[in-house]
Amino acid sequence: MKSTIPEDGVPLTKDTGPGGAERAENSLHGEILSRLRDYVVEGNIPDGGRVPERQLCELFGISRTPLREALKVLAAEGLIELLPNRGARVRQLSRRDLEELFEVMGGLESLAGRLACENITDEEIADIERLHYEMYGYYLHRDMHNYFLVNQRIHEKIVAASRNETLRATYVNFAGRIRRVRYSANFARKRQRWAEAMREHEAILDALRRRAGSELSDILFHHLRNKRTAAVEHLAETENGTAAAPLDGTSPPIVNA
Amino acid sequence: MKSTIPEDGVPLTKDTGPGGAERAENSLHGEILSRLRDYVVEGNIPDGGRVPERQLCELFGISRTPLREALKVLAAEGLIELLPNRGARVRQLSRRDLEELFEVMGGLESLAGRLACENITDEEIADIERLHYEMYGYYLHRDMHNYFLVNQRIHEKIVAASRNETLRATYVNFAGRIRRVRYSANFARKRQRWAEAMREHEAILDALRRRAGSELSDILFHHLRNKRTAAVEHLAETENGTAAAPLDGTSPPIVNA
DNA sequence: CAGCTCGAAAATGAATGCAAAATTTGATTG
DNA sequence: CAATCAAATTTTGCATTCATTTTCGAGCTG
Repeated sequence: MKSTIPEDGVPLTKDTGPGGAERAENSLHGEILSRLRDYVVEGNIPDGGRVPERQLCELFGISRTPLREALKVLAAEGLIELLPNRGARVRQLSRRDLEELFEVMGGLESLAGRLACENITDEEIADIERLHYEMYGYYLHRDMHNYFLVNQRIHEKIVAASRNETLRATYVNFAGRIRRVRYSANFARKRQRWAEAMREHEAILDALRRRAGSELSDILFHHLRNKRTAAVEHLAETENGTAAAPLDGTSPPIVNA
Repeated sequence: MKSTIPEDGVPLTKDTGPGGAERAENSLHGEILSRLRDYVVEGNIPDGGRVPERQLCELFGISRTPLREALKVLAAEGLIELLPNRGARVRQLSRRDLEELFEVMGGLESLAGRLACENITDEEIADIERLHYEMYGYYLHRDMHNYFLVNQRIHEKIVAASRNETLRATYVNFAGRIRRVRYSANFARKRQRWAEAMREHEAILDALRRRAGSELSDILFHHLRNKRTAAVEHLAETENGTAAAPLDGTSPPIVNA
């Protein structure tokens, strides 16, 4: 009578999970999804540009079906937009979108910091300390590129120390959406803001050492809020000059104005 | 020379946004996605059960293509799992999954509370106050069902007051994942925990009135953490008794053990 | 010559078809 | 009679096909 037991399958796709950033490199669909996501995140298509179905099919050597499945998923992730009967476009992040994304990132990092204080090991703190001083070196040498990379790694380490895969996957998803903007915003960072960011990182490390969860939570929230301000200001400047992106979500990109 | 402007489309699918819970009731795909999501969230398929492609196609009166697209999206949202060559299953939430989800919900609500303090109007606070006292009435009458509903609405109001659509959409997504568990956990609430929850809600309202962002953030985090504990305890009890859900993600559901 | 309409070409959205994998069923054997 | 194995059936994954819709351009008109 074992027919009463309907299913007995053990989940084989133990992907990175629910947040949306799964690495299912098996099953062609997952492969295509990852590749297409990278393709978009890395900026191969301009902001607001069409996502050329046919060309991508040829590029990946597949038919339209799996590609379209991936498109739906990327749309759900917020990376692209689907216009009914008019195809997919790379999502234009309005100023407000950016503000919202940085706020959510702030909330996630804030949470990660709080949880990390409950779970982080001394070794992990030592790890982050090393990265911190490495980053400080890049700060002194005005090496923006490496500063950016180490900065990212520090934040990722804190997220990892939260011991929450769901949180981590969600964080990765949101980080992907603002990646380009965040990078260029960092590049455009004013001296003053850069120094301020370094001080904030000192405070982060300090609170982490003391496992001061609530405090670290606050610091990280304000740290991201400051990043938000810097990024949005940067965006406003560049678009005033070169008209790269629209201010709101409604107006189309102005090419020559 | 307007041919130099490549695209002029205004996004028509102004869905609720990037978090994953879009309401694109237009464009058949969105329709199917919403319907299928509701179908799963409302528990029409048992935990860990197969998602019958063919039957659902008949139910919705469509072919497999749009259904499969919706399945990929739901998998990305974390509602179902896709097993290579073995179809889709309703995602089994392990104890750890639940803990993680409640923690992330706590982070999101914590953030929402902080932002709400910056943006909420007096009218909205008055609104929430009314709901609060309504809920208190249900508490006194031991009316768990209505208590639950009003409770949800209060939390949604706070999220709405954060003025962050991205956050709201993400919140809705996560709320959908734990909906069933959350509900039953509330039902099983011990008297003591229920009283504690009421006190926490008093504190929430108080901090909101004073627009004390950091404080409200802390309260909401701990409020959700307590919910988490209650829910997980409840899960442990029910599964010990009736073996409804597995403790971890690896073991299959035991129907008769 | 600007603006409009109409029609062809292309792209999108969904259905169907087909090969491979998995599940079920039935027969066989120790 | 239980366990095993192999053929048949179902299911899955992807490619292909078909019906609409959109887009682009030529021709017409005022």
